[in-house]
Amino acid sequence: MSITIRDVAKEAGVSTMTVSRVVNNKGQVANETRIRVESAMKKLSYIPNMNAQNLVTNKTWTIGVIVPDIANPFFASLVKAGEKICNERGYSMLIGNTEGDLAIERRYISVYQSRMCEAIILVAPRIDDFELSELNKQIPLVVVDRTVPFQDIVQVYLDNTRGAEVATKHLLDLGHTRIGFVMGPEEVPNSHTRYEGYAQALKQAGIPFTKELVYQGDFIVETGRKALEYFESLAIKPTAIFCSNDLMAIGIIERANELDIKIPNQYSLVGFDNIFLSSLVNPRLTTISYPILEMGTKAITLLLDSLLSEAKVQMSENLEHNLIIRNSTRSLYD
Amino acid sequence: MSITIRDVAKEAGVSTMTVSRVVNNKGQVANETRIRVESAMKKLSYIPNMNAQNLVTNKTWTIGVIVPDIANPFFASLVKAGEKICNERGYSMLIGNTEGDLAIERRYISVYQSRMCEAIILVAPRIDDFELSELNKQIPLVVVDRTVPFQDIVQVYLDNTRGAEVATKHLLDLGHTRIGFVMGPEEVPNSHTRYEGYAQALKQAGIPFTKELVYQGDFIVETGRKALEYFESLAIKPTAIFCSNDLMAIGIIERANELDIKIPNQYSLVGFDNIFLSSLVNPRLTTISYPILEMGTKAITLLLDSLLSEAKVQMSENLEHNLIIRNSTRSLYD
DNA sequence: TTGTAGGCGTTATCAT
DNA sequence: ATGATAACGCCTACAA
Repeated sequence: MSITIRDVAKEAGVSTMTVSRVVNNKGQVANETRIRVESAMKKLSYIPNMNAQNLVTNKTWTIGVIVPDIANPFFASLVKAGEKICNERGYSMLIGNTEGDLAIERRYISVYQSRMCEAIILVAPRIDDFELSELNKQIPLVVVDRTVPFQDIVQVYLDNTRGAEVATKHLLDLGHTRIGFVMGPEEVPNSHTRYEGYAQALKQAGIPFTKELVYQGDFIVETGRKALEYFESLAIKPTAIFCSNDLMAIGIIERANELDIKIPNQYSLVGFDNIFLSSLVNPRLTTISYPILEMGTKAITLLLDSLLSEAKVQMSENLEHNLIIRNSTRSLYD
Repeated sequence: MSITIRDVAKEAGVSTMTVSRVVNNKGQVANETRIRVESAMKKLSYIPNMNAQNLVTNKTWTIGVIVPDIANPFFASLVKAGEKICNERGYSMLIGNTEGDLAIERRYISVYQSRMCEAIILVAPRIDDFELSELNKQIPLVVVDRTVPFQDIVQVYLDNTRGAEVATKHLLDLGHTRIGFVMGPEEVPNSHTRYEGYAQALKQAGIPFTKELVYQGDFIVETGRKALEYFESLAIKPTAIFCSNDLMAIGIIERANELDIKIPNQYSLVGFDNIFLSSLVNPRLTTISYPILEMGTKAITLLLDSLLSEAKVQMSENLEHNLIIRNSTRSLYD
């Protein structure tokens, strides 16, 4: 069917090994021979079968990346950053979209193992710690955007609790005491870490926790819209809202604009993640920067380095966040 | 090193062929034997090497996707839609990010050929028609978001000229006669098709074309900001602006908000693409919907169907656009 | 500098 | 129902 190394060898009048040496630029080949081989390759439009190469060299130059939603700008940035490093180092990237579905997460992992990926970059908040640990014994894993209590798993994450604390504190500093909180999905660990940060900040400020100020969300825009309606329905409304992620905060802004509710006048609003969009909405969103690009870069760099050095680098990265103050918050003291 | 089919065969006391039959659920295997093999597989944590399978079956279950920028919501949607279909049909997806760089586009194509991808979904506005045609002889191609004058290339696109015409006409209908145009990059065909739509609509309305109303852009947010400054600097400013894509229109909105220029009061604004963001900015952007999700779905569906049927489906899809009227345009007649 | 033999992990084909 | 053998396209190790 397709042109193989044998066809080229025959055409050039040499052995397959000589062709192989030319293809891989490895070992000694007489200049004259090389030229003959190269012209044969060109003439036949020879394309080496990387699958066959992989099989014999036991190296696939392939990394698998599994994320909940590529269209989500947050993960898209991560993927892009990772892809860049892969490309620079000669790796190709397989991508799997899980929709946050545990079964799909598992399936991709198994497929990528079967495809002999050299490693898997995994953003899968729902798989349980132990399962990840077992998996990591079979294939190098980089766990992104969550922590796993096992030293031998490479992980890249951010101190979400601290970030949420900083966000809440910012609102407290502006004089707000009645602060609504929009939470992420129950099953996602980061929902809880962010919640803890919120609760901690309140506690430190000596403000009693009020259950009705917490709205259970799920990280999507639509939920932000509903959250605002919920807060509007309260007898005593909050003066500020801390949203577990930017996407929901944007939902709030969107709905507020529709209802002619002024932000930051009626509600001061803080998000989390600093996605691309957050600086484009009106008002521009005050938020906690989440260095997702750096996470992607770090994840792959850590990984490829550790693959290369054989010396399983037992490193985890805890990246820095920053409060980015824009126009969605205002002081009550003014 | 790793567990092979031979290890399993030995453990179960059968031949490799029997194991293979169990793995692929193909051919006849006695129930008792099957159970023995399955428990051996489980005991050894056997994972079939798909690379080896690919080699012998001459089928890789792999599709390559090449886009200019995965983090751009436009392409991210496309990728996501495509990935979904791939996944449903048992294919895996390799992804390559080109940054619109011709050299990188070419490199990915060659790598994906070498990896024996069964097809390549290509969003590469810069590669020339003839090169694509040659390539398509070697590997099935689906060309997305551009047209190529060759019947045998599967292509999925949209009538950009018509879309731009509709957009411009909308502004004309609102009474605008001095309409600015922000163009896309020179080397991208769709920049020109959209430009033509703009020019055509003006011509039909009997409005003379004015060169100073055309600003040369490049499809990114930052350029929109500059475009607005440019229009502001004109002696006779336009009353409306048609932007070749939403991203640039969002840049205009962003800058207008900063400069306290009211949209749609001072400028009516129309975008193109209807990306996710366009309904989130304030004012919400009037735009031309670009059915990118459908394009992704269509692209892969067309492709896989044609792979399956062997009968190289010579189909191209010209999808429908729609004018989506939001809050960034106003009538001069009010 | 070049070539030969063998094997990577799997399946197709043909026997039994 | 099961197995032996060869082959997929390539490279490693060794020999010439």
